Amino acid sequence: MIDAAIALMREKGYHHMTVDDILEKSGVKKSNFYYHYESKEACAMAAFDAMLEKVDEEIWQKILSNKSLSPKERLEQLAEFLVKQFESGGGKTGDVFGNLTAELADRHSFFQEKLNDYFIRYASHLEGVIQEGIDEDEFRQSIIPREAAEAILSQIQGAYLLARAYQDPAALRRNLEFLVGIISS
Amino acid sequence: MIDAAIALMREKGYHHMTVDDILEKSGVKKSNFYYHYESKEACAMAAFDAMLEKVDEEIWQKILSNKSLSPKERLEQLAEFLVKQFESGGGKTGDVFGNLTAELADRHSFFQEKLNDYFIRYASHLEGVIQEGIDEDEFRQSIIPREAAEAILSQIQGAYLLARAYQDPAALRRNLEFLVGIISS
Amino acid sequence: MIDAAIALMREKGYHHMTVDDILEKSGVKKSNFYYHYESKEACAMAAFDAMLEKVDEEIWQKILSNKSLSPKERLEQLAEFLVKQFESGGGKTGDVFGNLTAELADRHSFFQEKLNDYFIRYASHLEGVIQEGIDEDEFRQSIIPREAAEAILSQIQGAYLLARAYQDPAALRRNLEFLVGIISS
Amino acid sequence: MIDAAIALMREKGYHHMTVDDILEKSGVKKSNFYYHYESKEACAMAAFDAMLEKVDEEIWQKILSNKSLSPKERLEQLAEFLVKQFESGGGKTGDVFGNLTAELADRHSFFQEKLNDYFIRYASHLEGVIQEGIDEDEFRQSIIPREAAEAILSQIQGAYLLARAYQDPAALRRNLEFLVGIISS
DNA sequence: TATGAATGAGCGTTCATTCAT
DNA sequence: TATGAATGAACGCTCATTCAT
Repeated sequence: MIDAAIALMREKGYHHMTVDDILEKSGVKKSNFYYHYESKEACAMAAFDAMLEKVDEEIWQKILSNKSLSPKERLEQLAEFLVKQFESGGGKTGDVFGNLTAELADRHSFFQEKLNDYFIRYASHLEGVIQEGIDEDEFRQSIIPREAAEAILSQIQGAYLLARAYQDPAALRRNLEFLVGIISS
Repeated sequence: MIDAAIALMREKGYHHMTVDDILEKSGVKKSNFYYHYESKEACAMAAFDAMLEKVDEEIWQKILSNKSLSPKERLEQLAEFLVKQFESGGGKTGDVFGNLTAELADRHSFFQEKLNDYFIRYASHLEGVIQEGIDEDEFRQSIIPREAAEAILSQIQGAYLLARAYQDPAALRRNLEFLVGIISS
Repeated sequence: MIDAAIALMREKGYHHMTVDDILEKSGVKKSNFYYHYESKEACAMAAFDAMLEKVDEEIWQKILSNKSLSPKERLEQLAEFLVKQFESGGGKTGDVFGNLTAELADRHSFFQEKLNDYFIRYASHLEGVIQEGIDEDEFRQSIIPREAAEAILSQIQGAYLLARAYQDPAALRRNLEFLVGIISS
Repeated sequence: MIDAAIALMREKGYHHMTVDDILEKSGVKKSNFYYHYESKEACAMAAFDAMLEKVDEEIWQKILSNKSLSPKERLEQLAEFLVKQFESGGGKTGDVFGNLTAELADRHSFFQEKLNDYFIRYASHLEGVIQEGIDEDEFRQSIIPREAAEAILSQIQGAYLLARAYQDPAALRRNLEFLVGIISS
């Protein structure tokens, strides 16, 4: 049910995903859906939280906190991961959080807060990596970690968007690599 | 009628904008709407084209092709313009083209083609500016204009997204300035 | 709901019957209608099938296969039945299947196939009766059962049409009896 | 304009023909249409009258009153004419008057009267032919001209209907010939 | 927990007709 | 005569949600 909602939000976004879609994908009947979730919104929120956990584990922990890789290698692996994720969706869906921001940022306070929080935490993880990279002399001494982290984060979001517009994963990789390259010493 | 559609697409995106919204905002009656446009889709397309022309004039011509400014100054003025535009919408709507990409990129071939085309042209204009900047030694010799142009473009899109997530125009300005700063010599 | 659709198709035909008509007649609300039938078309199809079953039972079984009557008597009773049916509708509606043929024969493949099938089966039942009638010397030896069956069938359809044009059940009876009379030995 | 209406009523019937259809086919603009005809109905009426005149000329005069042919030959030629007419429409449209009867007989008093009148006059012409045929011993002495005329007329209408249901002009010919054959001496 | 059936509000679209010029 | 623009009333359909069991 939550899995169905996650897949559908990736595919269609929030508004375009209908309760019937979730029902069909999960095999649950409508009235039972409303027994478990008080609304479509509530279900989407639960799905959102589940997606957050996944990012936390798959990206923030497994990649960005992977001490066996150098800071720069971690960013490169992140890029690799994002490209693969994009390709696995057929170059179709882009980044859920970015899409949800575009769709809901100023219309829905729950998502708005959650998204705000998500990006702040994402940036913090990146900031840590960059700070390490500066310390280890992989990145230029002149850059300010917090700024670079945010820049990389927005670069990621924008690159996803362009890749969708171009329907081309290569555009995603190119744009992700550019910034990493330019902040490297 | 087109003005109403433009405002509404900025505000709500394509699907969330209803024909009744356009009607109310423009004072036109429903059957008259369908006398002028054969569908909501057709009206949105016309609105899209009108928005494109505006960007062409206000950004590509007036700013990026403004020979009285140095290349770097033009990028700075572009940043200023985008921040102002963001603020004038109450930090609510972000960039229409980015939002439409998120909403429609893989679901609507007309918009898909138009958006693809839009970003390509945008990138070309930026590329020209960057090339000039390299020639005039404002930007580092080592960067490749096409790559930097695309990176700036995706930075713009991502920065808009983050600014919406944060509801903070400052985030937009920060992220826009970062890249310009880092490619400068 | 199906009953309402049947009555309305008799009264108004397919296109002129609106979903709201069905709703009003059946007391069902619109959204519930679409819970039970995926479209107006689907509902009309179900109604069509129900009408077919009725004809099968009331005419093909009860009258044309009634072994306690002689073949000629069966045709006479058929005529009587059709006249009564016509009169019970106030001489207004004629034969649904004929009307639907006029309305939809070349515009709607479902009905087209169903109607084709209906007339073929109707003709087959008539053919059986006529064959029996020839064997029992009630009908002329010289007629060919299949031909006569189709002729009677088209006579029925045409007679209904004329009766509607004249608003006169007597015309229906007259025309139905003529052919039976003339094929009798 | 009337020609367009005639073609469209043949093709689609009265309700399914829209004013815009007429406009497109005739090149006339909408407001000018309403300058010439006070309503769609009025235009359809004029078209109906024009069609009547055509039948009068092509069938009642040229065929049924053709003194150079024997009565039976005239009926045979009528059958031939009807089959050709059916085929020229791709076996699609059937007989306009029959279709209009099915569509409008009890819903529209103008057409209702006109159609009533049409069939009565048609039957009268047929009656004359049959009377002649009886006199000249081509048809059986025992038949009553008025009855046979009406029977032939309803046979024509029904045969058209079946031919549409079967999408087969051969069915039309078969059924038309049957009655002529059986009333022949 | 689970189900079938119901509901109100809304959506995009069509159509015959009218109005101002 | 002719035109572009406007209008009200429907129409087929969707969607999130609720109710009775």
